[in-house]
Amino acid sequence: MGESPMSDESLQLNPRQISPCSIASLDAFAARLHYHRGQEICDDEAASPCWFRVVAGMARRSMVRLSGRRQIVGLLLPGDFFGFSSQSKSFAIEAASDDTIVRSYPRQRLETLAQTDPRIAQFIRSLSSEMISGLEEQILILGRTTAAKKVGSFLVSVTKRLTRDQAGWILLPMSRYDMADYLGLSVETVSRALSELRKSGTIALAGTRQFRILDADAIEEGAVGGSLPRTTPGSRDCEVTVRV
Amino acid sequence: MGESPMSDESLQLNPRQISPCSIASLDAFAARLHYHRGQEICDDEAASPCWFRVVAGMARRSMVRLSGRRQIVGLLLPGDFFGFSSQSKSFAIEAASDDTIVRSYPRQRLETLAQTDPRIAQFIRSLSSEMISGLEEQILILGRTTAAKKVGSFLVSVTKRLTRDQAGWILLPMSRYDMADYLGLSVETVSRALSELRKSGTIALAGTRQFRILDADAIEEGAVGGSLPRTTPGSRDCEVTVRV
DNA sequence: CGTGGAATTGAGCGCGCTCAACGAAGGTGG
DNA sequence: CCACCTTCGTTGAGCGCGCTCAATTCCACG
Repeated sequence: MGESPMSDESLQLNPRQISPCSIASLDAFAARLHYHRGQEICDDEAASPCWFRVVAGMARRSMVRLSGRRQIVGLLLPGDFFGFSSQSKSFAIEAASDDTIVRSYPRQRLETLAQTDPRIAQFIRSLSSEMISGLEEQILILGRTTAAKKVGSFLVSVTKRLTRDQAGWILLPMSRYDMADYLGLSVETVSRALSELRKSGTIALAGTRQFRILDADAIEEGAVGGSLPRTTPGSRDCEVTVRV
Repeated sequence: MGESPMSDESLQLNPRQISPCSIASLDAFAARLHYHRGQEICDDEAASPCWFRVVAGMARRSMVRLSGRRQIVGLLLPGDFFGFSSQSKSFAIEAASDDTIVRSYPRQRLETLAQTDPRIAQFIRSLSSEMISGLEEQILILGRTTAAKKVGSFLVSVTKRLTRDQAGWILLPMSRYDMADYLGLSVETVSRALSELRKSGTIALAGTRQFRILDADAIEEGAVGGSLPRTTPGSRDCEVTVRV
């Protein structure tokens, strides 16, 4: 569970169009924190006086219901920020893997800095935009019909955000329980869906934490541009697997 | 399906802390558009040269998969903006009810305006923040276990965003099909869940489009602050309905 | 080597989807 | 005016998927 190559200390964000030189000054007053699996990073994200950035490992934004069921509303991978959506609900942030490294930036200082440096303000806007995209993608994943499609879409989403090793494998920095709580499934169903995807040749598994996508088209089932009026109830979910 | 009292032409946003006087100047160059049910407002939200604001009625942000299934990733009620999350996926926006009125603001003009007027920039930030909150709430709704809880949470969410009439009823500006595609359920299941909630005294229905919440606690099943480690598979979903 | 958590697999069952029928409401044209 | 049609909404019957409970294996760690 070491640091992946892309998640080093410098503020190199994945494919973001921000000039790193203007942001690198932020790390001057950023504490560097180290957490182990399950440790709480911040009790109430909305009330935190800091913004955070995941450097290595993984964190999860979660909420526990009275029923005891835990809902994970976000997985934070290296490069992701959190704590800057002020008026959101009260979510707890925990480290999901050992050796999770997080940098914290004092909120007050960044907000004043954003008022003078327009590049900082632009950077904050891009963070919000990226968070919106991530949440929309999560909604699309949660809206899939079957468990295999949910798990498959999730793996595709993770593939786009993590780097492969030299053999092409991607390391999942989370447990099956995390996946289950993120997807709204049970652990057993997640495990069964992974086995099903492996047997059908859609993905490949190496151990329990490494995978690779073999047939992305079989998962995506893309989208057609137009908008059907959806007046015929029988037309839904006919499950064709046509390539576009 | 007329305009609700709160959704008049002036830019009064629900409980937002923005001074309306600084934003009212935006309506000077905003076209006012009128749509009927099912009509397409904007084919590709990300590529649109305009931002939009719903004045009356309702719009839906949707995507149609190859299977024919339609996924609604957002319901846009009076006061909601859309079109400003630039790098999001390509979603189609349609009017979901007759007499939907939308104002459109040229994107280029607002962005240049935001560079000179910090209040406009602050307003845009609050829009992003609000959108993030809405998406997180939708994720929480989609993550509920049973259909009745999904429908109930959805009604609670709608109640917070719409106004009651003098008798305390809330008018649903959408069909059962829209609710089903929003919640990832079938129309029949939505209908059954509504009947179940009505029979149990949780909600009251007047006709097919009016409702009111009678027992919000029975739906919410709130959240406890702490974070269980969730290492015991048996502790999930024990379905207690304790009041806090 | 023993231990405990993680992961997988199987058996049984309940919830939600599918298919179907029916009723209500609105529109159109005779 | 009523006959006819379409769309929406509700309810029932049957079934498949995912949850629950349980057993087993795997693996990291002391």
